[in-house]
Amino acid sequence: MRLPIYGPRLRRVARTQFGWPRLRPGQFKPMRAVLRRRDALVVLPTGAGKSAIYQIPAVLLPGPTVVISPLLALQQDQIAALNERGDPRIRAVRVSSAETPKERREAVEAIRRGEAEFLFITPEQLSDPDRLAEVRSLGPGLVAVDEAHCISAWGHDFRPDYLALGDMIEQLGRPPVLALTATASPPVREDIITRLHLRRPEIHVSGLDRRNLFLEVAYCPDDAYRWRRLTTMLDEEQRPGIIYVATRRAAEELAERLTTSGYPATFYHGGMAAGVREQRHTDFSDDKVDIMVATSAFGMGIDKPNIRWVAHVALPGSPDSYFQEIGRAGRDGEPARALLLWRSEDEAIQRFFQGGSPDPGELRDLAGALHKGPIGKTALQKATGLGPRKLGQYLNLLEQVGAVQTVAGHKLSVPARAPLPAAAAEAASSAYERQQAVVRSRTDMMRGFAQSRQCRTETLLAYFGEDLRKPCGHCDNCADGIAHEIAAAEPEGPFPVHSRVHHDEWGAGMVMNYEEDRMTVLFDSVGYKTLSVPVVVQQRLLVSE
DNA sequence: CGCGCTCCGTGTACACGGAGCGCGGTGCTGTACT
Repeated sequence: MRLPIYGPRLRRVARTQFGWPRLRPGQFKPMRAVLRRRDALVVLPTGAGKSAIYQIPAVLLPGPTVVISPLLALQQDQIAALNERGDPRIRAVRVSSAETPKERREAVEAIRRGEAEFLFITPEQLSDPDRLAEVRSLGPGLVAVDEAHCISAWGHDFRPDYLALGDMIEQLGRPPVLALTATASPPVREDIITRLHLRRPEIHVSGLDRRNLFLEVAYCPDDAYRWRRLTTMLDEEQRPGIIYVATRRAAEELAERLTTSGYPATFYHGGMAAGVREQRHTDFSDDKVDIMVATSAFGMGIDKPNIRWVAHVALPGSPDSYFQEIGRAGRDGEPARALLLWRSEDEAIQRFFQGGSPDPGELRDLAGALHKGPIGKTALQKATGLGPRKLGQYLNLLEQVGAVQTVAGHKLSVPARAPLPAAAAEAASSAYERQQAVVRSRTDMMRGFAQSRQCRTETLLAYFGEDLRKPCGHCDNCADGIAHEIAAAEPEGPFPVHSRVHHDEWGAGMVMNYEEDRMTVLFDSVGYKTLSVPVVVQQRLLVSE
């Protein structure tokens, strides 16, 4: 039997239809997976050509491609890029709240008539059963989930429709699914695979070590010192650059202070009017603004090659966010700098953002109200007095413990062998606690990264499950020589990196990293834990699995 | 969890310390109204 050869076909499409002379590293294998109709999860830095991974195979596969993407502004840019070439074989359309009902109908019809290939859509749109049926009727040949880390980062509370994507895709006829993201640590990958119901996915991770990025961390006991470190960097470095802060107010105040101190800066956050946000984004892209002070809202969709530095005047909530944010610097391959200026007080705001525990009484009332169902979400809000956000979060939790199911499209009801309300509430609470343990452990790892004397890249990559093997040479600890001293003095750990271990209380896990006399283990149920190696050895806390 | 604001009390007014309290990120959506 002759195996199909994919390379030449993929390269031909890249060249003739997209105008790309060659495939880039990290693109070929996931494209081949798609053509073989395998599910795949791809972790590749932004700017490395992630979109091409679904766009090129899409042309070769029968049926249109559904692109699930989180932000309308991001969709807009991608659609414009595709339509720029005026080729109907790669034309893109969209169905969203930004289109009128007539425009939405036309978009769907264009796909149906074969006049467009890509349908861009949000999870919220697909959560409407009529819309889902409409998209299903188009017979999609591929589903691409862009910025797939949103499933994990936003699905659990902020945008609950993200968690239902797996079910929605099944109802679309279950074509192959390609999940794409720039960052995904092992727990996030696991979450993406589970929630999207990926089937034996190929996992492709590449490009995590950004060699042109110099990583640097400074602990700042007070704000005066932090200001000095920041302005020193501004005096030394070229622009443009981005400064990340934790709150909207901090963004406005810091931009103001910088401007009055002779560093003209502007700010960006989610509380601004859409028009102003768009304008500032454009100004930054066009080099009209040098210094952008922003919250995490300034992120996805920024594909600017010449950002020379990213500074954090804050402690990010997780290494995942940190990596995502510093990854915006130096996409042109020229030297760039990532400077983290943190205070221990910064951790408080992150703990707050992680949210408190769900109210057991509210959960029980909700589980009870469902027994009067089938009932819609609006009616449930009235019956329980819960806001839409909390309701969505609670329903997701109850769904996980088998206490709620969707029937007849919109309505919710209680499945046959569902637990009673009190038991359901309790099970949902402990499901939440398990998830929160993992979330909290990531904030612990972020602080661990900030305090590390090991090579920064090694620490960061170890968190993502990669082994760098030797210090990177492009971080502060390497430059100081500390990283090398530590690497040289480090004794052989009692368990190999990436080996499976078991702990009496925390269950099964994987050894991720050794640093000085500590080791990091990623436990399946409680997340990352740092343990003292001598204590582990003396008290036999871990055994090989 | 920690910030920064307001209020309170201090015999007056002043300036100031302490207590109390609200606030804090990320975006989609449909609908009502101009």
